Amino acid sequence: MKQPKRATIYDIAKKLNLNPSSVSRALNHSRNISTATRELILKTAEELNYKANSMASNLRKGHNRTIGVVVPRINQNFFANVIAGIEEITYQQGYNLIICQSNELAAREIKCINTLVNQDVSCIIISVSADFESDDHLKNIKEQGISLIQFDRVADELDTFKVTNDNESASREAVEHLIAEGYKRIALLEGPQNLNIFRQRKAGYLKALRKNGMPVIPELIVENAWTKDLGAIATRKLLGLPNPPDAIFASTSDFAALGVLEVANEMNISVPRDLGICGYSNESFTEITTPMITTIDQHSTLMGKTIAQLYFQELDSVTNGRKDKVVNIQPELIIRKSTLKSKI
Amino acid sequence: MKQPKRATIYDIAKKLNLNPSSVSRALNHSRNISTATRELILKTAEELNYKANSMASNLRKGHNRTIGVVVPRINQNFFANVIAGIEEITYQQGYNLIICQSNELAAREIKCINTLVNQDVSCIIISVSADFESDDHLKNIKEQGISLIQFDRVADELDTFKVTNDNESASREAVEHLIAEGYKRIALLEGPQNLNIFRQRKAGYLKALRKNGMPVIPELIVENAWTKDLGAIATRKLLGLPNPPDAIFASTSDFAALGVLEVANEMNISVPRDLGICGYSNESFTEITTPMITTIDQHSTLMGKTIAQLYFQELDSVTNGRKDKVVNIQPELIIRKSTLKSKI
DNA sequence: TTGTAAGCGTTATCAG
DNA sequence: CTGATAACGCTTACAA
Repeated sequence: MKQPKRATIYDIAKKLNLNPSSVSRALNHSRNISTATRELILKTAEELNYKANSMASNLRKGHNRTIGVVVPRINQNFFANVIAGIEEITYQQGYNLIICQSNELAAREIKCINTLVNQDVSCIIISVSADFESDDHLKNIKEQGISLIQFDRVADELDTFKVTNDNESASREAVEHLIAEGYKRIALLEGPQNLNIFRQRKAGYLKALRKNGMPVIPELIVENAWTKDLGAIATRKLLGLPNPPDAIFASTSDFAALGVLEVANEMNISVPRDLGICGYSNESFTEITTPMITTIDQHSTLMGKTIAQLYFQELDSVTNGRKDKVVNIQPELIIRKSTLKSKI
Repeated sequence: MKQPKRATIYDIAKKLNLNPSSVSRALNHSRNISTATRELILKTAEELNYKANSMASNLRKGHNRTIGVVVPRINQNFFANVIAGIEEITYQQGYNLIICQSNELAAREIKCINTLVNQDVSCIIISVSADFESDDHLKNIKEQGISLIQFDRVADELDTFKVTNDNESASREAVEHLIAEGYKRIALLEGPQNLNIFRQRKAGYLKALRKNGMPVIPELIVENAWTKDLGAIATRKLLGLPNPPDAIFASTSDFAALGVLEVANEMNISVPRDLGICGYSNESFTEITTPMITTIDQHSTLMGKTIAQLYFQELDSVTNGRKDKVVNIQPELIIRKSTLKSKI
């Protein structure tokens, strides 16, 4: 494990009988240096296999072109796409990304944030974990002078930049579509109500029913059904009711919707004829199920880009003056066969 | 954007009329400090909302409990799972992960590595990008005294730690399964042959044919068919041959296999009766297609754990003495309906 | 254009 | 147990 020490600007300086400061200037493309010595320095830097030490340089400069991203999981399409969008912009600007997973645990989330704060990142971008309770750790980020941008699942009360989806109107649209297709008893699979996105989706569902003069039937609302397995369990329960639903809106995720579909298939219930199914997120698999699942696309990559742009816009805000702190992106209902009862 | 400066150990020291070094000692749970002053320091650190500056600390200590991971894309199940596995172990050890995406581009990959080298990470874990050509940038990592672990797609010639799949034997097993099911003309969708994994999978295919006395038919081998779309195109071509295949082994990915299946459905070709389909990777969607797709599971999370363990084992190697530099994980053939011709 | 020297926030070493 | 001081590698006034 013994390693030859890495070359520093000091080594380069010594070799050329120059001063470290000149080396630094050359390496940083400063203009206060003759082309001759610059070339010389660049050449020997290459020779010595010199690599800058960004810890030292960041420490000295007092800032860090690095952005931290904290998400529940990276292996969900939605988050992976948001990250891809963020990266597209930050990469152009020469910023680096540190990606952390909270695994849906607040404790992990706090640890991630601490690490990022300790690293003194310029900005933290976060979508909070499922067991989100308190926003103290988020407040602390701002107190440390680090920019904070929340997206998707956000702590409402906190005054930060936010990029969200209009969950309520998307949900409403989805349910109204089900109503238009002739479904009468529409069930809702709802997510943990401590997360604002799930509250909003439920609100959209309720609004759609009310607006269309349909009753809200409590037994058709199942809480905490947001994985495939929980979706399946909920479906079995719902379809076992004396008066079962004729449609299920899995407002939590397409995974839950998949659980619904599998149970329906298992029970030989025809989709969309006897049961309409609508999911949420436009996971890629919704296109390959039989039938394909109606869902809601959240424009995740656009969301990522918007987030990153918001950060750079904030940097410019001195000249800019005005800026929006909250951007609400309109999701899109993707209608597929699983809800097209009227077309059969 | 003006921020109140963050508290440093110096601020704490000043407030308590102590020396910064004592503060450091208290914060680092050193034993050379009285419990009384330790408590005092910890308390005021809390009060001042002190956060350690890991750049300074790492710079001073000359090391960095951080590991960099470079993968082509994080939104592929395989890579996401490997990362999850890595994280499980590194998290326990108090290490941080920096995740970077190369987007399958060598140029991006080099940039990622440079960043990580500049950050002076303790270890870089990498699966190389699709247009991998030269391993110079990888060599450089070792020259900088940073541990290097390659996984899955590895540069063979380089003497580093490697965690790989036994692609050849898995491929062979898959093709022999097809043969056992009675398929006679088995096509191969192959991936970019500059990547060793795809060479190995092809070798397994050839070996299975030879071993079973079956001819290798060049027109049944399609190069570079490793996305869904390319898989579909290849399939249309193959099924249009005067003498079409009766099975297709999409050795590149399940995505390609999905392309195959969609074309087969489109052309009303019965799977598995008239066409057997086998994919690679055990993406979750292979379980929800009709029919479900036979595929190969790479034990990706285990792979991640193994990688991380290898690193910590290397750290111990002084006492350890012996260590394996290459771990080959045996993938598992998951037989599903898309190849079960004999059972119809 | 180049050299000098101080300092970013820590920690390690040496005294006391 | 605590204090003083140097050093990690780099940048940046300021001076020459």
